[in-house]
Amino acid sequence: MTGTDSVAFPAGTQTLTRGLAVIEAVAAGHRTLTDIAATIGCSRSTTHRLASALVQAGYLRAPSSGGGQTFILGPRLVEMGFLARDTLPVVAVARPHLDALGATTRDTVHLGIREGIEVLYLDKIAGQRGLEMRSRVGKRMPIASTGLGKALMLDLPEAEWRTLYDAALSHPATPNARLPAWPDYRAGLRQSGLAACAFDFEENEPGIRCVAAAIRDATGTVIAAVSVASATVYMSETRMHELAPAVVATAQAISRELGWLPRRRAFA
Amino acid sequence: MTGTDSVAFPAGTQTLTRGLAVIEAVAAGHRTLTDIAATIGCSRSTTHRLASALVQAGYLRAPSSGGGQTFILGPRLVEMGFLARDTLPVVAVARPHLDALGATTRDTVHLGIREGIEVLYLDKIAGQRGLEMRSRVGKRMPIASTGLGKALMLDLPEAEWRTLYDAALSHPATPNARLPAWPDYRAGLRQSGLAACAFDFEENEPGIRCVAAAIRDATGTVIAAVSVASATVYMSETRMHELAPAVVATAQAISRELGWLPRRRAFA
DNA sequence: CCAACATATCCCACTATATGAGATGTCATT
DNA sequence: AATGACATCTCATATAGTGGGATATGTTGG
Repeated sequence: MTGTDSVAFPAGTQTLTRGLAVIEAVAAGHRTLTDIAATIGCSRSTTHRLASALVQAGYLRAPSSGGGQTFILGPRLVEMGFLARDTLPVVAVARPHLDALGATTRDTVHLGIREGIEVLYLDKIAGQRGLEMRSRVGKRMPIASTGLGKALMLDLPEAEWRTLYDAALSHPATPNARLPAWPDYRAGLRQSGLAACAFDFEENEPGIRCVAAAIRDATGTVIAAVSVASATVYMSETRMHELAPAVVATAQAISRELGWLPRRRAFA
Repeated sequence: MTGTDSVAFPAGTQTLTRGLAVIEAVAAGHRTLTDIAATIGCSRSTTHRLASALVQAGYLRAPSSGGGQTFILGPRLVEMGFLARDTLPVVAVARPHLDALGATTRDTVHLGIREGIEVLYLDKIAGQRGLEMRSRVGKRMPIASTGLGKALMLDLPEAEWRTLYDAALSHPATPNARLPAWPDYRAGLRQSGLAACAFDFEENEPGIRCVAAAIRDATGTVIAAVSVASATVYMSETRMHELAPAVVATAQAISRELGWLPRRRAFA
């Protein structure tokens, strides 16, 4: 349910699919061959062959040639991952705007996109207040419990809100999520929709508040979101409201560069 | 030529290998199906099937559902790549030391490992001098023309030096590399070996100088390198020599945390 | 507005490819 | 030295992947 589903693969890709499963097994912390084999449900021979191919290609790495063989994610994944990040259209366009927002606010700035029921962090400008957030680029969090995610939800039908709200409550990454009761949560989201700006009052991480706004592409679809986050000390409710226009402006500037035209909506 | 070789793959992985080839084709900038098919040498049908599977798995992304289909690297690669980076043993251990070195020197600090004839950047602490280097995490450069690379070469037999030197001269990433003539280059490297510290005088990038030292693991093998880099203005030859001890000390501190014992050498 | 094209997507019979059971090799532990 | 746990290799079998071609979809030019 976490996203590891794998049922509906186009036929004729078993080997590729299994190979990717090996990568994900290793990513999930399964180091040894036997362990990986058990995870992906293949014989040791098969798993060994796949893993070897992946090592050969640099997607996995098998340190300590002698002794107990263990696998870790390989260097080519680093290459591809960073390249992928910098190639995603939003990221390149957004970067300078995020930098600017970070410089103005001195707080941590995030960029994220929706991935199913989660938000994936794509960029992070570290704040200058000497406190580090747990967020990392490449990490996923439940949509409904982060400011970034809420900004991504605003355009969705309310039925989906409920799904995502429930998903956040039972999400492994946030076992002790403190979301408001559903009616209150929905009310908050509706109000955010009017302001085009979502707030997060320590719902995802205690002590951390944030202000977020959605980014749209040429078709008007919400494709990403920006947020400014900081410790509660630096984030009084008044400051959050003061910050809102700047965050929205940043989001709109990025949207405009992506071809979005303000005041126009897509009717597809 | 660039490293796209693919001859010696363990049999029984054609599909996986081809799938990875699709990823690399996209990474190389081939967006359209036909283009990718031509690059990896498969029929359109086959390529389409592989690409679809990769999209499904999140390794590729196919924006603009209508119109000319194009592929870009997908979000799961971002996840895996950043995870891979943070999982590689050296990186986690080195990070605090790199931060410290960056804070002391105010210059750009790099961490890299060897990948064949190239060095792969794994971490970068941006300098505080307001100038940005072209280096990026996940990027590769020829070993012989970077300070980082030279530090990785010190332990290798001199025969290999020549290979790497030649490789750097004909490397696509550095078309106008200004390496010293071979005897001078070798002499420089020999001297670096004695000092356990490599210098780079604008050989890789004009206007950029750097000081680098090697990191060893428990077996005494060189597995990575650190470097401090800056514009020539901030990097007089005297400053480079003054910096050397700090860089070497950082490298040794990291090595020690990896189990390396100073003064001992491996005889394997 | 329709014709002509380019490009993606789907289908299916054929066989090359991937499969897993085991046999062998390698290293730690007693 | 003997055991066991695990990685690695081998090989006959059939299943999974292949590419030719037919269809669908969107794009260009007249």
